[in-house]
Formats: sequence, C-alpha cells, structure tokens
Amino acid sequence: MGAEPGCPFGGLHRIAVNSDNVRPTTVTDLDLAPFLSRNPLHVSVTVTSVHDPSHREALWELEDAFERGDLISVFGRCTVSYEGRAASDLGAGDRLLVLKPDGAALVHTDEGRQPVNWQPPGSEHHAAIREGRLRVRSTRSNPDETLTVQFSDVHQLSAMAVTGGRDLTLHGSEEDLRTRILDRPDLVEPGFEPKETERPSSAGPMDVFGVDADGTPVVVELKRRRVGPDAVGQLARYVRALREELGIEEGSDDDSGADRNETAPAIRGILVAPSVTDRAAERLADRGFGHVALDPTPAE
Amino acid sequence: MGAEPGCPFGGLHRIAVNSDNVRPTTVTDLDLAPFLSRNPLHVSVTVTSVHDPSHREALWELEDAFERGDLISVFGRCTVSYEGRAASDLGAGDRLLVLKPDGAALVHTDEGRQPVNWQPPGSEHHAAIREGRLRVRSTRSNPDETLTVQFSDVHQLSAMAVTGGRDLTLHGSEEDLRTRILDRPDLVEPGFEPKETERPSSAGPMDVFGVDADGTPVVVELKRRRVGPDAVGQLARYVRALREELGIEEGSDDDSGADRNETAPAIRGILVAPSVTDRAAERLADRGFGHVALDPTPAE
DNA sequence: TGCTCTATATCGATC
DNA sequence: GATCGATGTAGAGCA
Repeated sequence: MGAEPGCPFGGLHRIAVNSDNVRPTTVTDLDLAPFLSRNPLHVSVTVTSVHDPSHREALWELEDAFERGDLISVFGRCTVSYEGRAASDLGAGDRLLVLKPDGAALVHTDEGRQPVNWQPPGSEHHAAIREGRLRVRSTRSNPDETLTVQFSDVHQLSAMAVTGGRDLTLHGSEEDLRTRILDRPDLVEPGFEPKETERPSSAGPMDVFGVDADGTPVVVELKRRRVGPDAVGQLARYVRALREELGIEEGSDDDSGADRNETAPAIRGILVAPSVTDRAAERLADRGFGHVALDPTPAE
Repeated sequence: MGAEPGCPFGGLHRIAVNSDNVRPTTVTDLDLAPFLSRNPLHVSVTVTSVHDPSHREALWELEDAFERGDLISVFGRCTVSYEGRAASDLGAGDRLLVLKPDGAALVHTDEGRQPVNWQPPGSEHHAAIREGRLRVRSTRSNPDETLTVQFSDVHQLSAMAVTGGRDLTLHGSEEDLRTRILDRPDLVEPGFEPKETERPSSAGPMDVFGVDADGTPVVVELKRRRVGPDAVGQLARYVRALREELGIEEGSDDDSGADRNETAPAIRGILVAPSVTDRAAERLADRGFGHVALDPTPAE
C-alpha cells in the first residue's frame, strides 16, 4: 500500500474526528468523502464498527444496521428498564447489548449465562436520542412488553451481516433415547413390545405405549436425565388417563402397599431415565411404577 | 488536536497494517511504539478493539483480555462443537462469540434469544492457534463439558473492562404475590389466616400454610402466571404430605365426586394464580381444590 | 454437593 | 393463538 511523504497512511484511509469526544474513526473504503466525515470503519464487506461514537453517529449506524439486517453488538455505559409480564430496573453500568435482526435483544453484564435483561425474537428495535442519551427500545405485543436501554456512553458498536450456518446437529436428546428403546425394547425389560409413540390420552401424549411379556399395557415415560418427583406425576397422569379410558378399575392410590400384588394395577407405568432422585424413587414405589436406568446414548 | 502538514492526523494516532490482510488498526494511546506495531485500537480506558486481526493478533488480544477480566465479543466465521451431557456440531458460519470473565461462553447466530451453543459460568476459557485457525475452547467439570469454537476468520474482536451496576430490581415475581397475600389474606378468601410461609413437609416447603374461617388447615400454592396441571400435582403433594403428617384420614382420591361434601378433605388446597388451563381446572376439580384468580401485582 | 422449585424461562409441536 | 412438554434448560435456596 502506498504511503505519502510525511504521512505514510494518508492515501487510502481517512481519519475522522468526532467533535464531541475527539477520537479517531478510520474509514477504509475508497470513496473520497469530506475530510471530517463521520463515516464508520468498514473493516470488511460484512462488518461495520465504530469506536466511541457520538450518540448521533451511533444512531446512524444502528439504523443502517437495522436496515441491513445485521447482528449488532454494542458496548457501553447504560441503564436498563423492562416492563411487561414483570418489571425491572437496572442502574448505570458497562454492559453489552446484542440486537438481532429477528427482533431479539440481549443485555449482558460480565456475569451469568443469562442476559440480565432481554426481549425475545419478534420484537421491534428502535433507536433515538433522548435527553442527551442514546435510547434503544425493543417492544413486542402479546404480551405487551418493552425493553429500554439508555446509553450515556457508547464505547464500541459493531454490526455484522450474518449468513447461513444455522444447522445444529444435537445428539443425546430424549428423541435419541426413544430411538434407542424402539431399536432395543429389551432394554426396558425382556418381552416388552412397543406399540405406539406419542399415543394420545386425555392427559396428553405418552412417550411410548406398549405391552409387557404378559400382554399387560405399559406406559413408558422417557427422560434424558436424572429426574425428580414431577416426572413421576407426569407418568401417573398418563397411567390414570389410560385406566379411565380403558375402563379399568383403579388400583389403590394410597400408601398401603401390603396388598400391592393383589391389587396390582392393570396398567403398568415405567419411568426410563439415567437415574432418579430419592423423592422420585419414593413416589415411584408409592405408585407401583418401575424404573429403568438408561442413558440417551450408550456408555462408551 | 494538532495536524502536521500533509498528514493532519499523523501526530497522536498511529495506524498499523496487518501483514496478512492489509487492513488498518488505529492506536490512540500515547506511547510511541514502533511504526508497524500490531497493538490494538484502544479507544478508551475501558475498551480494546481490533478489526480483521490475524489469528496471532486475535490470540494476543484474547489472552490479554482474559488476563484483564474483560467482557469479550468476537465476530467471525467459525465452526462450533460441544461435547458433554449431550453433543452437537455446527458447520461454518458467521457468529458472535461472547466470553465472560466469570467463565460463561455464548455463541449467538442472527436468530433466537438462546445462544446456539454455550458454556455456563465457572468454565475456563483457552485460546490457541491450531491448523491455521483460531481455536477458543471453554471447559468445565461436573459435568465434564467442552465447547470448542474454531474461527477461520475473525472479523472483529472487542473487549471491555466491566465495572459495577449489577443490581437488578425485579417486580412482579412470585415473592411479590406472596407479599400481597400476606398483606391482604382476604384476597384468598374472607377469614383466611396465614400461619406460615415455606412451611416444611415431606413433599418440600409449601408456599403458604394457614387456616380458613372454620379453622380448617389450608395449603396455598402460589404461581405468578397462568398454570398447567403440574402446579395442581405440586399442590396435591403438599396436601397429601400434610394429611399424612397430621394423621388425618385421606379424602377419596378418585373421581367419584358425588360424596365430596361428606368426605371433604380435612385439609384444603388452594391454588392462587392469575388463571389456570382447562386441564389444570379439571384436576383442581378432581382433587377438590380451589382456585383464586390473582396477579402478583394489582391491576392498574 | 445434591435436591427442589422458579423463571419476564425459551422453544417447538400440536391442536 | 392456546396448550403442553422438552431443554445441554439456568439460577436460587436449602439441607
């Protein structure tokens, strides 16, 4: 690249000064805009970036990025307020605001996997300058919710045109567990025969419905990980619904397990999960349900 | 600010050229490092930013930012793989990687509130150059999990030292609902008297325990929003546990509601929530429980 | 650490 | 749009 005498990089690149904070912005495109241009730094075809922009600059860049459908990242000092299903306020601090073209908005601090405030996809982003601050507002309806981020300082704003590559392949989900059991029903118990998946009932669809070696109906509930009492309740609802549907007399529902064998429920329930908590095990025993320890994917 | 003849901004600011992609990097600090320095753009005391850096530059900046405990944002083209409780792979594409000093890592595409891949806080970030790509790896134990992001191109890397402002005040939570009920027990029903919150039981702590106008024990389950059948099951567990604990004969647990009044349970259950689903309403009726429609915060 | 439960949960399928 | 169940749920509180 060519360098002029006394200013080695004065040729292709421009340096603009923000009047309010006297910081440089470098522009690498080739157009010869006026010297004190506020144009942003275009570092490549896909990324736009400005450093310590004035609110006005930041506003322009945001609106352009909205227009382009860019993925946007803003570092800055801001306050955040949310009002909707709940309401929250967050005092001034340095944070990262991420704005997505699908309407999602995320406010991240330096801690936590979860954003401290957010707005789900489908929201609408708007930017404006109000009372000397850059205000970014994201709103949605049903439910009506508003997220407002007010920047006193924008340290860094970047926007990238994102293309493709959204095809995540995930292994080890509950679906893998179902596949595994349908492939090898004996993993549930010898003689188990799956008849139907997602079989409808008044309590909702059950994961796997089948019969055991004796021909007794079996409801199987699948969980990809260690489960608590709620999963037992879910299985119980399916079993109860099926009993009602088939007009089968209910087994005793109390804790007098002495005559469990005599009053064995005409429909069995089996919970398939890697493991269960103590409380869940108790409830399984109360209900007369079985537990099969099984992972979504085979151990190595 | 002073401008030298022929190069108006050659004084305080340096422009460095990356040998591999011939793009400028501006440095605004005042130290007089060698001309072709690879130093990043320090736009303020708190933010570091580099544009289209070489992998080596990006690596240096990442390691410095890790050292400083910065909040980091990286735009670039990358592949992502995860292995742990489950496993996943994601092909090449433009994404945003956020690295937090508490160990959290987030990979965001242009869609969704949720990161496409992530690592929770407590993980350890490591960066390296492998096979011509910049590899950022985040690992944790218990469970053992690894997230690997491999950049073929880094478009933009920013890091910010984040300070303070983590005190979120949230209103409209279940705690608000509890406060509201303790303040005005008549909102549950006239004559209701709260006795205890978080009262322990073998099924876990119940939200509110009290007595009604007749002195009958009442278990109150609170939900801040519309609820499904799971909440009824939860309430039922508390009521059952309390019956057992107090040695009270169980009310009938089936659907023969004809003699509901005669065998009325000696312990009542009330679900307080803005509304309930149809299925939940059925189960409430089955169990003989009540429902009180109430919001966490009063309607305007 | 393990267990239980909440969440502005989010997300997808299904009706 | 409402409902229901899965999630690599995350996160908090407590034993």
